[in-house]
Amino acid sequence: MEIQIKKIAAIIGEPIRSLVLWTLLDSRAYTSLELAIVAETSPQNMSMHLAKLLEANLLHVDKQGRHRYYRLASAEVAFAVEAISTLIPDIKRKNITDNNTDVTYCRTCYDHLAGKIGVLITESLVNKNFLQLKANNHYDITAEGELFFNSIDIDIENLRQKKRILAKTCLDWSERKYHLSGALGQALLDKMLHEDLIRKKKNSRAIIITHKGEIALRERFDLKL
Amino acid sequence: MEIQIKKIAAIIGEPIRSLVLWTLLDSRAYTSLELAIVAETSPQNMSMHLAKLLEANLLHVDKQGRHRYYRLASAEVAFAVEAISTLIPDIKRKNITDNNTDVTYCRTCYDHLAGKIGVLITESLVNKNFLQLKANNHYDITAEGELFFNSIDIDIENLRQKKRILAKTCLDWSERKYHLSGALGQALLDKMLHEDLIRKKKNSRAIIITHKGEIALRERFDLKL
DNA sequence: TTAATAGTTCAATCTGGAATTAACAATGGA
DNA sequence: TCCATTGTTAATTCCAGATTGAACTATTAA
Repeated sequence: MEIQIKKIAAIIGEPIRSLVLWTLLDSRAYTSLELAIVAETSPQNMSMHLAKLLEANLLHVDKQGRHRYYRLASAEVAFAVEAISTLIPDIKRKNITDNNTDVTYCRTCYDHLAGKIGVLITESLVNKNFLQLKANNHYDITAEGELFFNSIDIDIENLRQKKRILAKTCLDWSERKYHLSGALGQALLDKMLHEDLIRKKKNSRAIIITHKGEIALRERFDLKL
Repeated sequence: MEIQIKKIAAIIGEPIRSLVLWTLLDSRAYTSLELAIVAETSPQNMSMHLAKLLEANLLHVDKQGRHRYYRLASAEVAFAVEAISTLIPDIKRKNITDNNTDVTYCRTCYDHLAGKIGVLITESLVNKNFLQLKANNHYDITAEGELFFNSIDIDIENLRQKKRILAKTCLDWSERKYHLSGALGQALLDKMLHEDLIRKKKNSRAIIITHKGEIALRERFDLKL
């Protein structure tokens, strides 16, 4: 066990590799070259680092033609990176002072919505009895819920076909409450991005809520911001 | 921000330092020499590593005579180390197979009880209306609760005098539910150790429930194991 | 078929930071 | 007082692991 923790820590601890993990935290998949540019190093070097991250099962890679898209291997990895980021000096103070644009307010976690907004939306879905929290930290989608999601063009039946868990809780490090993850969490984020209710900020996991988004959040989830 | 994450990751990532953090996770304070022995390195070298951990605000040190007692600086640090430990290969499988003795079942988190037992006790306290979950993830101690804690020799009024937050939630990485932390969480752990209801395993955060403990858990918290 | 792009692999080098050596400060007991 | 113990600091050495350079494969487009 001690040897294991040393190994994993050493893998995460290398500056370039930690930056890669940090970069991938926005749920996007990046190519090797893109990551090399972000980390300001050579493609060969990045390739070596990515190989180590893959070997430690921290990353997952999709081959598509001559491209290879790297992304985090699991929510646990995202969780660990988030936890490490809370140790950055001054981050707490920052989070308190500049609200509404920072990552504690509205951000992505892995591939779904997190932060205050993510938690509020999830709570709203539960309050409206669209979701029910079950054992094992899974959510059941109620009959009403299925109607609701279909009404905003998220096909639950289609999501059920996927291998991935449909809806489960994910702990939020800033709010310390649950937010929605799983296939439904991802679908909801995709939908909101696609409808331009929210926009991803470049090189950050922070998310901006558009004016259109404010209205939709009020109408659909009773959230007034 | 990117530079910051690299720095913190590099501090945590060094094998000896990660082992120190891992060791301190059992909430005990260790001296420099003890840590050097655990990590199988020289006192000078350990001293250098401890200085770096201190400088990064990951550790806290108490001077007592010629001894210096090192412990984790905050629950955030414990949380990050726990999160990293979930990335160790096979840990999930292990946790499932050898139950009742491993750290997911019963362990300490920083300075209070965690794992399945920690969560169950907390839920029991809430169900019996001894604790009430409030906003900001704090617990209120009810009048009945105060009587209960006093009856098992935990002086709530005394705990109130302390600067520390009395009772708040702490997220459990294995159970993914809340358990009790804060001054009350610490007092409860101390009390249970002192009464020999539970015992700390050496070099581990795992905790053993004694026979006496089983009986007390059933009587006080309606927990049958 | 050729050229360009994306990405990896392997050997050779280089270097930051850990480990070592030595000296020193502070506490407490005899 | 002396000396053993705990612990730090400062200077030097050393090495694991990152970086670099060159050669290679695979895919796409012209």
